[in-house]
Amino acid sequence: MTKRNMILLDIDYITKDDKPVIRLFGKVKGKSNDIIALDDSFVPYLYIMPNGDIDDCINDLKELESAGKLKINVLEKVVKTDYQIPKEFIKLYLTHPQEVPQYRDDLWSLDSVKALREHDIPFYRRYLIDNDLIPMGELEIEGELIDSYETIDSDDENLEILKLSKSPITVNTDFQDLKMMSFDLEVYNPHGMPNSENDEIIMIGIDSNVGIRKVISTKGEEFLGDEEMSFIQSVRDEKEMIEEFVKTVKESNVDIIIGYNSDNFDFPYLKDRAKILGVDLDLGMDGSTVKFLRRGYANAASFKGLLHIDLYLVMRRYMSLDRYTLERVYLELFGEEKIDVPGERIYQFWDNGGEELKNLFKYSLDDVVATLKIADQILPLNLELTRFAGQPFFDVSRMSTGQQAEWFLVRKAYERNEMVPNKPNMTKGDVVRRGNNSGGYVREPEKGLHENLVQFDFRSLYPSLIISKNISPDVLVKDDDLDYFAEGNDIDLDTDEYYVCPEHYYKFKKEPKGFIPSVVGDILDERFKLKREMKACEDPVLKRSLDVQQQALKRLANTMFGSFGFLRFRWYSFECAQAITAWGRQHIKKAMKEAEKYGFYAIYADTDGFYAKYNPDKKD
DNA sequence: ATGTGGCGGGG
DNA sequence: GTGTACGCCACAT
Repeated sequence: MTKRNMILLDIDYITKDDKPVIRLFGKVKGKSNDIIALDDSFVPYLYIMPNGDIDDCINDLKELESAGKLKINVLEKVVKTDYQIPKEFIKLYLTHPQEVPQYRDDLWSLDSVKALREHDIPFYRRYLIDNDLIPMGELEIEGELIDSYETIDSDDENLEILKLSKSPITVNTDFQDLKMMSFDLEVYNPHGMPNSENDEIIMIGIDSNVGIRKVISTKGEEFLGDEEMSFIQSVRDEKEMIEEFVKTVKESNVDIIIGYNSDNFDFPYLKDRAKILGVDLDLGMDGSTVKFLRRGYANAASFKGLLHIDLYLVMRRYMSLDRYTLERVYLELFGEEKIDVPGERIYQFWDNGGEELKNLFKYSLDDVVATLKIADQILPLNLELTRFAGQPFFDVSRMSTGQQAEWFLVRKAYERNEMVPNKPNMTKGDVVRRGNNSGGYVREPEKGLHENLVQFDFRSLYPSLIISKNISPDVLVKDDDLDYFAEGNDIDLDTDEYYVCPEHYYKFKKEPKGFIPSVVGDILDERFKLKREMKACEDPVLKRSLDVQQQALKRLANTMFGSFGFLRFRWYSFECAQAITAWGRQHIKKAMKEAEKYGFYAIYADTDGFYAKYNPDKKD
């Protein structure tokens, strides 16, 4: 029996003897050699909500099995709360994850089945949730070391394969220092955007936090001896260039490889060229090549056990800009211009040689240096979000904030024995008919130069409202006998039993505490705790880390509001979204009115704050 | 107004 | 893969 502590980088499953085997990819802590842990003990399942008598439903399932339309592995009755109401469900274990989509339609069509639940949670995510594993955190694993498994061979002395004999345990979620490498291709482009069939790669830039910084290219001998250009590594041809890139990544043993728009440009291009030239792009921990995972209409370039982060996607979520070019993002973050070579002229710089070629080399290096610098700045926050969402870093870096919040809630639901709601299946037409929610209150700024201004802000207005008014779909009362509530924003509509929102008069029960408010409450409590710790902290490194954590929590809390209006959010509730903004408008208007009593007149207001001018003469 | 189709980043 | 982005803008109807 062997024990290891591993940093969990990635997870997937394969099929062996028609059964799923979970594979955990990571680094052995301390030694940082590769490790792949295998777990064949985890069984796929879904929940069935019976329509009427639960035993009738079980009988129907058994009949379905007799008819050869279902293969039941194990079947049990369980009680879980659904929107906080305890209900009895059938937990149906199957043999293979892919049987879930296969059987889904037949199960839905049974009269005794009211609904299927948690039937669309990918198997590896289910494994992380049910075992409480946190990607990028440290796990304690125990089992037997083996020499090879399926296509994986551990003749590489850098790789261990461990067959688990019990479930892994999370022992530490503090993030380790990660080894990162950025890369970027420059391509010959005489006809505009390059075509991988004809246009060769002319440079591959690399930067890292493990001491490697270079540009591999077939040109550049002319700068030999030029101290300033010593980062150039000259190779014979394009094939050798790609081979050298692969070798560099492998030998560096980095955890993360970073590109800019590398999902859609660099890796697809590199794959095509490698294929044409007969080079193996075998960067995966198990020796596998790049795979393009379909994510909607876009692709994500993925290697087993080597985390590929495309910073372009991350930056689009992180900041709000008019454009997201590497230049623009870099300028925004660091206030410095990057070396710029106009994209359409790259082939001319290459052909012309001399100073222009020199500039092209510098540009190539500058791109990877900038990419790594941005990663260094941004990834800590994303690692925190990974910890909260509890899903692979690769996935989280490509998720919208709404999805991140959703996986966070799925985890919380599991902890509280609460059934996860299904995704709503609304169409765009439904949304059009539903109309848009009105946003925050805005008073257009008064023209002119103002002096003696005071600023007023609500602290986390929307999250606070979610908590104080218990805004949550599970405590929303859907009935229409609300006409007796008076109109007017300054009248408190709440009753003993309900919080009643202005304008729409939606009622939210005061008891019990809603699922979303209780989770948001935990987030805010944790955030204020971190802020207090941060204030008291004297170690600058720890202080920065605490700051990043509290920022991640702030983002998460603020995302909850927006998610209510997001069509594919499992806790989607247009009423909740409307209630929040309605209460928000009421609160800021009330605050402005109150301020006027003391002679402060708002000259500009937006959503959760306003600027006011002091004018004692107008005071009543 | 309402519908739809394409784009972003990359060279 | 227990799967199928997303939000915005131009342009047409």
